[in-house]
Amino acid sequence: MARIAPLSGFPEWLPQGRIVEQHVLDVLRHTFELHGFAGIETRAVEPLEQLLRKGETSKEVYVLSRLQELDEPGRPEREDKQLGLHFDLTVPFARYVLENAGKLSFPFKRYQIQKVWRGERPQDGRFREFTQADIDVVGSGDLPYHYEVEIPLVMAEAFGALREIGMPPVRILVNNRKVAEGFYRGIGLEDVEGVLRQIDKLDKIGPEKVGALLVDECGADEEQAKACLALAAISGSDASVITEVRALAESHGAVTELLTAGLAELEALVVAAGERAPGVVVADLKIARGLDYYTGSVYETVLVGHEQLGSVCSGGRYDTLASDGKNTYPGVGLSVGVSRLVSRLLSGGLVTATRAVPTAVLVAVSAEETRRDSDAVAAVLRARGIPCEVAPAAAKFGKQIKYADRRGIPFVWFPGEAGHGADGGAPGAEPAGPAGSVKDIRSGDQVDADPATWEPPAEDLRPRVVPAASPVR
RNA sequence: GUGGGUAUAGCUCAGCUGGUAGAGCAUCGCGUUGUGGUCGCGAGGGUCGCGGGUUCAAGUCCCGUUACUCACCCCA
Repeated sequence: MARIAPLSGFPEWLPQGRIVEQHVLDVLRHTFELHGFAGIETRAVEPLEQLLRKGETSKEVYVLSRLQELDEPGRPEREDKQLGLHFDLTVPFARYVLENAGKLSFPFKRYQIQKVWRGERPQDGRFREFTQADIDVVGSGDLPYHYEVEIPLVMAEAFGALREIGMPPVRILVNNRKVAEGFYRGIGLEDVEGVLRQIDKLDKIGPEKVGALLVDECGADEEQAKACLALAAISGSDASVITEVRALAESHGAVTELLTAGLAELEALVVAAGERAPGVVVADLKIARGLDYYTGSVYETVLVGHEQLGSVCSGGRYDTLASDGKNTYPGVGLSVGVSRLVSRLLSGGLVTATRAVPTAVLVAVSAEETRRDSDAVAAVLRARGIPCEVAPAAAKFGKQIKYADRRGIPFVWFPGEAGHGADGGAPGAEPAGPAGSVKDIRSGDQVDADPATWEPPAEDLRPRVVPAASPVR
């Protein structure tokens, strides 16, 4: 079939979209580095058994094999020899920490921006190949709680820096596994995982159906189901949330040691966030997170007005992910779904780039015999850091201008045309240099200029990422 | 993996109860012979996703298949 069809779930942006993505990546990296996170990159593959430690997600792993191996039918498929593409950056990072523990200094703060792969059904904002940007802090043996406060605040800062390009505000929703687990056990429910999974569906199917599911699937009675729903209904951005939860637990006689410990942590987070990033971090007791390795704070981040898109940045505290049996390296991290975020910024018409190419100046070519004059002008401009290109053909100037216009290139340079500027210098005043004239094709203004001294306005030097004029919906 | 919808030009889509494949936008050319955008005229571009079946005749009806898409599962 000669027809080329896009592969669903493997997003590719046009040049203009890539400029937006690149800007988002630059802002994230810059913010991470401002906070002292060191960048690393891990290999794209891990042994299958490493990846499967995460549990249920195992079915989503893409396994790697060589064509040649398919021709060896008798070959037993040994799981410990098989390689899979990583489906997140947390598991490879845990492996990396164990492998390099002797060479790292703890607490170790790293950021990691890479593609990951998941074999799921793609949907709007859900991909099979996508970019994640992670920050994590791991300690050796223990990890102070204050990092669970710091991590979301770093992200809040990064998202704050993206507001100026037209990204909507975010809400970082926080919960604490100890609170949830302590409460559920306190009221007599043992299937903590199951309850969390049902609670996670609240936004989609509503409290009635979740209540029914708790009874049917998790062995809860009516009273217990009601208590779980009551807990999940609590949210807020100040310490009153803690009081509320404690009161609810007391009324059900469900105050456990675990619950008390979790509440203390959640309170510290909410209070600190209220001071350092007011309005961004919200305690929300229905945030569950499916992954089973979280042990403390859990986070989810939604774009305000785009809640249906799902979380664009999630993570939490884990205590046993990286352990070699002797030493354990607890950590806390957050992961930005860059592809999901960027796809919405682009498809929602929220953000755009001022042009599709880096080029600020198109140097026109009068005739193929004089192309070298145009090349010379371009070389002088480039030496001064002005991105430029030379016209592809010595076509009529109208056509060359059109070439620039299509790509959003703001300036066209006409070599050796000094004196022809529409509103250029005084009549008869010949410029000294090799010169020419440069036209701003947006306004039509054309002036005589010398490539050794002329420069475009700062805002035209490179493509800028800006709020789009007309958001879709 | 489960269930629904869709598939016609580069893009967005028409095409009725079967009868020789269409529009708008985009592209290219000319008017305007070296300074674009407007306007006018014109041109190119399609094995109607793929395979089979029914029929004198299938873009249209039937079956299969693939891809896309939405929901579920799960998740960034």
